[in-house]
Formats: sequence, structure tokens, C-alpha cells
Amino acid sequence: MSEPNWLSDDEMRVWRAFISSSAALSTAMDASLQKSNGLKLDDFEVLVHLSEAEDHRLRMSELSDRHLHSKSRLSQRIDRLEERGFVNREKCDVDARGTWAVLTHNGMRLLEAAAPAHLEHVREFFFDHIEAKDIPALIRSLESVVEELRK
Amino acid sequence: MSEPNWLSDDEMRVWRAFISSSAALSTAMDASLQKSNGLKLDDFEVLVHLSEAEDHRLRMSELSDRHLHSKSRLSQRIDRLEERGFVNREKCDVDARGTWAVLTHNGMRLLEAAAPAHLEHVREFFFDHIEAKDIPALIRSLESVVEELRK
DNA sequence: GTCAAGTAGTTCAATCTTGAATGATTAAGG
DNA sequence: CCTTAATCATTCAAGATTGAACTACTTGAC
Repeated sequence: MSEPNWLSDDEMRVWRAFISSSAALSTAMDASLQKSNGLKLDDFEVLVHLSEAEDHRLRMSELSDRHLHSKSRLSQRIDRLEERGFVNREKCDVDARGTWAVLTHNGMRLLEAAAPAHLEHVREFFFDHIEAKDIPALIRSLESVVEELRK
Repeated sequence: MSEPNWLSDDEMRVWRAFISSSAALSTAMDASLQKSNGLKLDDFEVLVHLSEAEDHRLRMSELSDRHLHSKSRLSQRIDRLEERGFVNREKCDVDARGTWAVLTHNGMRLLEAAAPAHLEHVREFFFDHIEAKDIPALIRSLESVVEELRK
């Protein structure tokens, strides 16, 4: 193995800030969201993905790809959302292996009700601390990281 | 409640990319690190913090502040690191409520052994996809987010 | 000094996540 | 067709996290 090409000071600052901010942000968002709506950030994301999909429905595997978490985790998250009546499962007729996750009317209502508070938190914890001029750099960087990891 | 001041398209892209990249990155890093050294990213971070501290030791609460995770989570993570002999607990004499987490010799050796592979992953998953010109923007943005959330 | 309030750290039960194993179905090649 | 390999989704047990409750100690006000 070659000599480690260690991180520069600036890279180190980026890396640490990234790790810390993602940990702290998800904790803070979970806490705020849960207080206002009984949802976790993950739940919220699932509902958002479904609400944006055609017919308010996505195959489990598609949802899991977008959500970037394991299939079993999604499966169990949908269990909970289903128990609470925000999502339904439907058998998929074109592919008998498949399952649709379908946003219910109540799920949509919950999402609409939760959105304003969620938005406020996103601003309070994130965008209020970011300068407009830095947005393009963030888009470029973070989107390429995601693209790579999505493979 | 006032009308929601919804996110711009660019802000939305940043937010989603941030959420997705942090989820995907921690999964990928955990998997790679665990394969090469049996450590999780969290363990690695704890060891790094300790290795950088004076005398290779930090109070639990200080470590938990830096680590940005809950105290009980840290406490149990230290349990596991202690079982494996990488960290010791020592009673704190200036404040009898306190406990030091102390990096052991083996812990230091593990950290040194794990560092090169870790570094490679950080490059592979993160810095290889980030342009040098975007680094200052990332530092500014992410550090201010962390600073806010650390309060 | 003494009491109330605050801080450090751990523990426990409930909840959630992980990863391997499973069952069921489809796809691809001969 | 038939077989093998791949895909879709779920399940289960083991392990991790959460948040509240708890013990022990310190601080500050009177």
C-alpha cells in the first residue's frame, strides 16, 4: 500500500463538518418533527417520495432506491406507516413479486399538515446558515457524491 | 402561521442531496470500515477524538459534545470499545461525578492500522467527487450549520 | 452548614436497524 | 419447455439507539 495521501487541513475541516452536521441535523430534525407530527425525518421523506410519484405510489424497490436505505428497513418503516393508516400496500399485477406502497388520503393530509413546520426547521437548522453564493458549490459537490454512492 | 416560504429549486436540490449523501455516505463508510477493521464510523471518530486529546483522554461529556450524539449512545459505545480493549474508563479525581475515557495502546494501534483504509474510503466516496474550488463554500456552509446545532 | 437545583454518567425498556436467510416470481439461455 | 440465475420483498434474531429514570456528586444561595 502506498503512503497515505493524507487530507489537507481544509479537506479535514470539510469532512468533519460534514460528518458532524449530518449527525446533528438528523437528530435535530427528528426531534422537531416528532414533536410536531409524530414523524421521523425518514417517514417524512417516504411520504414526500410517494406524494411526488405518479398515482401516489411506488414499488418498494424504487422507493428504497430513492430513499437510500436498506430494503428491510424500508419494509419495516412501511409497516409502521401502514399501521397508522398513512400508506397502503397493494399487490403489483404486472410483476407478481412486486408490491406498491401507496400514499393514502390521510397520509397526504398528514404530509400537508406537517410540511410548514418541517420547512421552518429546514430553514432554521440549515438554510439560515448558508449563504446564497455557496449554493451552486453545494449542489455540485453533494449531488456528485450522491450520484457516486447510488451506484 | 404565515404562508410557507417554500424552498427554491436550488435549495431543494441542496437539501435532498445533503440528506441523501449523508445517509448513503455513512452506510458506505460503515460497511467498508467494518469489513477492513471491524469498526463503525462512529467508533473511528471516538478513537480519533481521543487520540487528539491531551493525554489521549477525554471526559465522557466532552467526548459526547464533540461527537454530537447522545450521552447514552456514547456510554454504550465506550462499553463496547472497552470490552475490546481499545479504551479504558478511569475515575476522574477533580470531579467525582466524572469519568475519563482513555485510549489504550491497543486502541492507538488499531487507529493507526485503520487510518489508511479509512482515508482511502473518504477519498473514494467523498473527495474524489468534489472540486477543489468548492471547498471554501463547503467549509463555510457546513461549519456554520454545525456551529448553530452545537448550541 | 444546608437545601434546592444543576451536572455527570449509567441503566433499562421500548423501539429501530442490520444483514443473512427465505419464499416467491421472473428472465435468460439452450 | 427446463434449468439456472437474478430480482422483489419480507422475516427473524442479534445488535444498536432513544429517552426517561436513576444514582451520585457539585454548586450556589441563603
